[in-house]
Amino acid sequence: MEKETSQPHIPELFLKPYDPKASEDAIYQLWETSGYFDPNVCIEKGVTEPDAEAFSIVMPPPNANASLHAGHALFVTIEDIMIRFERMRGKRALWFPGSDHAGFETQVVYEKKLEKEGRSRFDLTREELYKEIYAFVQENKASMENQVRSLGASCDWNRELFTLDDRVIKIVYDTFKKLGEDKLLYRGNRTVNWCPKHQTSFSNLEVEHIDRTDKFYYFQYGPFVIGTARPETKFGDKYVVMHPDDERYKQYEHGQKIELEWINGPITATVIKDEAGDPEMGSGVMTITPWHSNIDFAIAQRHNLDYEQIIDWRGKLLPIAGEFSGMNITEAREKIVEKLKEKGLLVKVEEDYQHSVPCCYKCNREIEPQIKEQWFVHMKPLAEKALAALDQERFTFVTDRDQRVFRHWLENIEDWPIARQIAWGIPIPAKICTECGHGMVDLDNRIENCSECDGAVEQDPDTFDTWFSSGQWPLAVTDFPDGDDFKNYYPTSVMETGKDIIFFWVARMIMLGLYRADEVPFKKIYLHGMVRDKKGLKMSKSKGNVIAPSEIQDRFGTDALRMGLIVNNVPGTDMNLDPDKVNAYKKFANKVWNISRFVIDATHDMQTGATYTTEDAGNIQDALWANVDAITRHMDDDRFDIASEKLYHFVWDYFASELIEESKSLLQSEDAAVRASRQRLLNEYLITSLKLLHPFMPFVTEAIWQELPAHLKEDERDLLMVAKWPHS
RNA sequence: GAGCGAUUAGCUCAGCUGGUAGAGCGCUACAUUGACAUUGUAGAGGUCACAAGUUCAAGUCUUGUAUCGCUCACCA
Repeated sequence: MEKETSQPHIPELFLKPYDPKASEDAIYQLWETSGYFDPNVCIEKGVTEPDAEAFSIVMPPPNANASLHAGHALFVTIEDIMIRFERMRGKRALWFPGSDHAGFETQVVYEKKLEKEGRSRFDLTREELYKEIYAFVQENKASMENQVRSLGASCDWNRELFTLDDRVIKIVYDTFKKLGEDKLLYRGNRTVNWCPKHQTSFSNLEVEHIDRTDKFYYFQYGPFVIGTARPETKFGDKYVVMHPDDERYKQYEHGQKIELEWINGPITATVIKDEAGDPEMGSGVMTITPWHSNIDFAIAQRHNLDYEQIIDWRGKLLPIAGEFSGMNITEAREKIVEKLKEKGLLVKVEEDYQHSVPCCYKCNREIEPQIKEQWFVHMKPLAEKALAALDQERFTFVTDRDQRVFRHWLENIEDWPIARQIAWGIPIPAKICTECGHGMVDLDNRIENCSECDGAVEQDPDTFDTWFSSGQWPLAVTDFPDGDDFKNYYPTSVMETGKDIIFFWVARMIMLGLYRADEVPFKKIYLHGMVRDKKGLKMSKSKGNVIAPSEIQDRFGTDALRMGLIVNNVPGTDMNLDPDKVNAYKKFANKVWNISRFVIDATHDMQTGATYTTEDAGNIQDALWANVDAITRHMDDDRFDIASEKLYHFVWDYFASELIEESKSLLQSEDAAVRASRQRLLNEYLITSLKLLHPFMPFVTEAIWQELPAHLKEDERDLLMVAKWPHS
């Protein structure tokens, strides 16, 4: 108390350490109600020139069903730094927020919830399930948005969009129709990656390959020996394939029939000569199961062979398996081997066969390739446009190693199965013929009869892969094709997102953006790495090492979290989030707080219009502006990791430790000109430091700004968030 | 199987176009009513994975080796 009365020049707030919790919410409200998140308001209020350059970012919409994790905190921080920086530099800065229905992801979450309640998704109709999930998501959406606010995101909430809003659906439907008209859409009867648990197909990207050691069996198949890791698929194998040039088998003719004894009795096998048979592999002979293998399907297509389903959609054997019918495949495997052994057809078993098995990325169960007729998009033409745009540098990567991976993927692109057999998503606007299976795009629900066979039609029960609609997100957000935002902000400036979704999302946005708008959706791609725990381990619930951003914010403050996520975090590399590191920046926030307190006190009797001594004038040039320029340059290069570190040292080691220390004696000088010059210098340093720090630590800097006595911020704006970037 | 990346202080990591190493945390000692104990000062600690090469000079460029990680992939 004694202290307080002895320092009358200092606002009371500064007499205590900085308390983030006490002010963060109010500060955010101040920003949001000011309207400055919207560049049009900035123009109206005269803080931005009407003809200023545009700078825009489309936020990767967080999943509306869950709380934010550390990865969200990272992207919010990086993007907010970019937006605040450019806004302060006078650009028309606009950040589009959104939220994602996250199709399959959310449905899985909801199914788990149902399971806990003793219910199952299969008890509900698709309409019922959709309605339930919709309600569930709406409930969580608001909480997710408030977490984004709490991180300081200066995005324009008036422009927020949900991925199931009408505007999105309209664009997605138009794209679907256009793809059909342009012959880029087809219904293929092809192998898909089928998850027997989730009852849906996946694109290749959603399949995870897990290394495993299994048994590998060799069976006598007539005169041949064949090898397989999956005996349970072998019931229908009636083709035996070998390389045409394999000398060992030259006495067999292509198409030759061979009678042989197999699992459930005698069968007739047909010899197929195909280049796919690898003479080096095992005996050089294989049988094929086209329904349940991509490679076998390709061979079957080449030779026009029959194929038959062996395993049903639930992973159980069909009647073709005879006595094994109805069994689960894993259960059946050993029994089938046992039977073949009894029949004397088991040649040998290798115990340690190492291979990688395709699995569902969600449940890790083995993917069962199945043949299913569904919608595919021809990707080659779309990829070629994207590659051309890359060659012309119409978009660039901040980290060029990502560009190589990106290019490689586009050059080897495969067709995209865009249908998912789940309820939670955008329904595919199409009719399917109940007689011939023909599919017809039908946006207006007008088609009543099959265009091929005139048979009856029914609504396609499937929904779009969530990435199909996400891939058109920048178009939807900017209101393609006629919206003002599309005209003013498309292509957007930067796409900042996790490097784990470069193919899922970034590549598709580019391809679909080019396809619909004939222009890339963004000019620069900044891919951040993953956030891990302090030991570098991936955060997961099972490991118990998940760090919730809100927890860190509570302990250290949002600004400290933001700095902890940014400093030394090199673009594109994974980073470890260590609470001790965040704590260091909590101390830093307090340091800035106390620097301000010192300067306020030291300048309380400052004369306006003081001139610099030659020494102080030199300091401004050589130290202050030199540092500002260096930091600005790093930010221009997207090296926020370096900029923030330099800034930290500039403020602490130079401004506080050197400048303020030497000022203590200078402020006592008998020469009034020296004192006045010093006061002005401290003023300049404080204002400049707060501005530089603001993109990184918006809360504490704005809180200080609001408390600053008027004489320290002459000619400055009411909110730091729209203050002019120094020395530019 | 292919591609990419990493290997620098006890821990987590920076180090751009080559000139005898830096940060945060941690550790040691001392200081302190004076903006700030969320402080200050001083200090210990590294043959920059290994080997060879280019160079007057190499964490920094080249090649190879080892270990680790990530991504992609239809090998029966």
